[in-house]
Amino acid sequence: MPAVALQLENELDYGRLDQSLGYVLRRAQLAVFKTFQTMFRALDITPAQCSVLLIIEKNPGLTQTQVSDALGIKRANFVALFDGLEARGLAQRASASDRRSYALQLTPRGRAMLRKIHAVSDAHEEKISAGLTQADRHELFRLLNALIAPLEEPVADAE
Amino acid sequence: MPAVALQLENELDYGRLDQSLGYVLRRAQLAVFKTFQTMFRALDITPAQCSVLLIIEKNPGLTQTQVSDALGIKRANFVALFDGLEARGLAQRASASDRRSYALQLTPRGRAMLRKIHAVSDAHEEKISAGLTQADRHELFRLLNALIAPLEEPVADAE
DNA sequence: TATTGTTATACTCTATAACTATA
DNA sequence: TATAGTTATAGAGTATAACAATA
Repeated sequence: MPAVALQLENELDYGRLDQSLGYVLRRAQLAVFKTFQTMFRALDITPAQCSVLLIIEKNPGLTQTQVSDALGIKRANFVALFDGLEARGLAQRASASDRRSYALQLTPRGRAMLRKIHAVSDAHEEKISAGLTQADRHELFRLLNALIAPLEEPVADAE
Repeated sequence: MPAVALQLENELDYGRLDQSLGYVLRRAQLAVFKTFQTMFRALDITPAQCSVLLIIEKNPGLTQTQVSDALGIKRANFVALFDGLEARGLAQRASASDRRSYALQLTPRGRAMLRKIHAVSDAHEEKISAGLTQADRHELFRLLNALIAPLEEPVADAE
């Protein structure tokens, strides 16, 4: 029996937390993350690893710094993350013209993994959109992007 | 000069990441979190500590377990979190009828802090809503709650 | 027996500084 | 001098197991 049933009608007052966009956004992100974990458990892959494979798929040959910057991952933390992908034979560091860097590539096994990722990702998107109509989902994208834009936007240099 | 300007028109392909609700949601949550950190720095308080104070404000006398459950914090992790609030004189553990537990309360200093929190919180909500109209903001609440509901909903026991 | 608060612990993420080899 | 990758490390946040006091 869940604790909720014990505290029957515990009706506790969340006050302004329920009116806080930040709080609701955090709850949504957390719920989505947990759903991700459940659905991707069989592939044994994290959201971050997933995003790296997806970026390399569309942009082969990028350097570690380019991929890190694109995904908001610190270069230092990217190393171990990519080591994991390389150890599993999903991606590799190929030599680049600039000998300080690597050209990141997928392996055949990585491409096979991506086909599975695409499938699970589609199912995941459908799952987390269960409470939304198609129009709702489209609108949610628009609103989230509208929210993000002014916050991520680099400081425009006034002159 | 930001890195973006250096890699002028680097136009790299995010592929399905841009069509992933999970990814966009994560970016939004991250942007909002960073804005929170900046604006609440002067109060030296985390989102979690903030939410605890807000819950106790509206529901004085709750136990640690009740507050933890309400906010999705593990009981074990709540201890240090509340120790911090108590050390700063913002909240306290009062004795309860059940001597295993405490009735959590605000102190006068905690109530004073909450007035500041309310003010900064209002400013924060306005800041993160900068890219949204009032109607947009209301719609975003509706959509996020619609997304969350089926994911958080405990497994309904069919019978 | 079960529950509350607690401690200890571990694992993941994230952030910073400093090193190396190349440029 | 500056940059790419790397290492080491430290700090959050979060997870589980086990214990003492109390119910």
